[in-house]
Amino acid sequence: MSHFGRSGPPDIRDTYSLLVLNITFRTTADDLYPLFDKYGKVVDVFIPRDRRTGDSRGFAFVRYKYADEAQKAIDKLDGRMLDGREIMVQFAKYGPNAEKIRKGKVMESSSSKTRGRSRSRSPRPRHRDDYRDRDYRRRSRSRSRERYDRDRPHRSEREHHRSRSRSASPDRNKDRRRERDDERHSASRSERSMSPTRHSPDTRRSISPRRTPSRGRSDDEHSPQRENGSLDDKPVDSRSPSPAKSDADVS
DNA sequence: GTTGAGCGTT
Repeated sequence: MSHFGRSGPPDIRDTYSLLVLNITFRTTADDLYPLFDKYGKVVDVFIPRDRRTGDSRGFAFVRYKYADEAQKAIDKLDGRMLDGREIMVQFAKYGPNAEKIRKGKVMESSSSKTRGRSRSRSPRPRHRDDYRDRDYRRRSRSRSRERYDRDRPHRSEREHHRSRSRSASPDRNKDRRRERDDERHSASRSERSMSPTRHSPDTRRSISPRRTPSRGRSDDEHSPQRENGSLDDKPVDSRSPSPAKSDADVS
């Protein structure tokens, strides 16, 4: 029913964006819309998804028409349990209203309602960050790194080298082998794909020469006959006189 | 079928 984000940003003239984090990967905009709509007028709900897989990244953006409603939603929905996962609702940075939020209007409310959440932010390694950046790089920086982009094996080579640079771990080895296997498999497929085409003529050629010898066999068949004849002739020759002799002897 | 830090689509 709700096709938010599918047609692009609807009307972001006076909308306040909220960032919903820690949501399940299966949560969709339709699931968040009713929940957030209960606390205010939601004009748009958007969940960034992966370009390739299409799965949600685990966070969503909810746009409210009014900041007070958005704040209320944050106060009510932040820390709420959704699908067995506690979601975190906070104001989004991106957006035309982000400036206003930073100004202090929302911040004021937020300040007064300090809940002392220790989960605000903590230094943690980025894993998917590289993933996301890489994905975006491939699209926008295509022309900048045309050369590198075109070189697909470059990445594998780099990782390969990196793996080697690091310590040799069994797990790493497994990953490395997996990638190599994939490459090899794809190569195998390529070769196989092309092999029938190229080997096709070979097969025909193989058959051709086979046929030729086939005919040769025919000739051979004839030759054995002649050979037989000669063989027969030979014994016959020896035998020929034999009977004659025997006859002669006998007689 | 999987995972769990973080900020978005025309």
